[in-house]
Amino acid sequence: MSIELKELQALELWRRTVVSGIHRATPDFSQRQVAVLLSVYLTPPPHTVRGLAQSLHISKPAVTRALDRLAGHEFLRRKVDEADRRSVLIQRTVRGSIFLREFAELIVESGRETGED
Amino acid sequence: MSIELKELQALELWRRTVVSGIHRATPDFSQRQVAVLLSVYLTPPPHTVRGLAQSLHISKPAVTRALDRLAGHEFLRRKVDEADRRSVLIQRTVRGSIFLREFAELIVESGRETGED
DNA sequence: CGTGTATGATACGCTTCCGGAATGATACGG
DNA sequence: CCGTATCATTCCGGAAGCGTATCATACACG
Repeated sequence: MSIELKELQALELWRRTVVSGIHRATPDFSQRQVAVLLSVYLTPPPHTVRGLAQSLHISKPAVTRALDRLAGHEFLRRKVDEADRRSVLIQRTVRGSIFLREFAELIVESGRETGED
Repeated sequence: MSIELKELQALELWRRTVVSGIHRATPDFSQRQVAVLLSVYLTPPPHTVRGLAQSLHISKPAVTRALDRLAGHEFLRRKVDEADRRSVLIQRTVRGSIFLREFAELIVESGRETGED
């Protein structure tokens, strides 16, 4: 059945992605850290702690910690919102873009190997 | 550029998968636990602790702990190898199959929404 | 037997992460 | 101004994960 095959391919792609992420990803990010990173880069700005916490259904401190870790690797950057100095805008960086680009290539390559019809 | 689009789609697919995994996955599994689960279900048996540790490049205790957690949810099962009672064979379960099946459908659906040309 | 080797589980100390509460800074309405 | 609301961050006790070292058990083989 074609549907069945598609689902198996999806899981296999996921497996390769996760496994690659484990022993290749120099920084060992947690599931939530990855979620924050991807959300910042793939969903339209502006991104705030509050907004990320809501959209990901996690607590604000969890977002703050994830940002600490990601910013430590310069995968993104904090910037105070001048319009409302209580808010912090999360911005993309070159290093983060490169990291995601490389990972994307890895996923695409894995998908190619599994045969994506 | 077609390549560019493909990579963006890959990342978007990954983002949706991770985010779904965070606030949908009743059990909040770590990256390595997911890797163990997927490896057991997608790579040919038999699966042992040392085998998984080697293929995933993680320590044996890490595999044991992951198995504890996954088995706690009945997503897989331990079985002593009768041929060599030192070894433990990791087996699939109905619950695990259902869980992965649902997740696979979620991934496929996400891929469909992002437009997989 | 006995002795060495291999397997998975456990003990231990350490690090990381968690959520809720408390904190500090800023905005805004009265 | 001043009180309240809303940001993000920090604090704190606890839970979970890690790797190294160690253990009990099981095999291999002289």
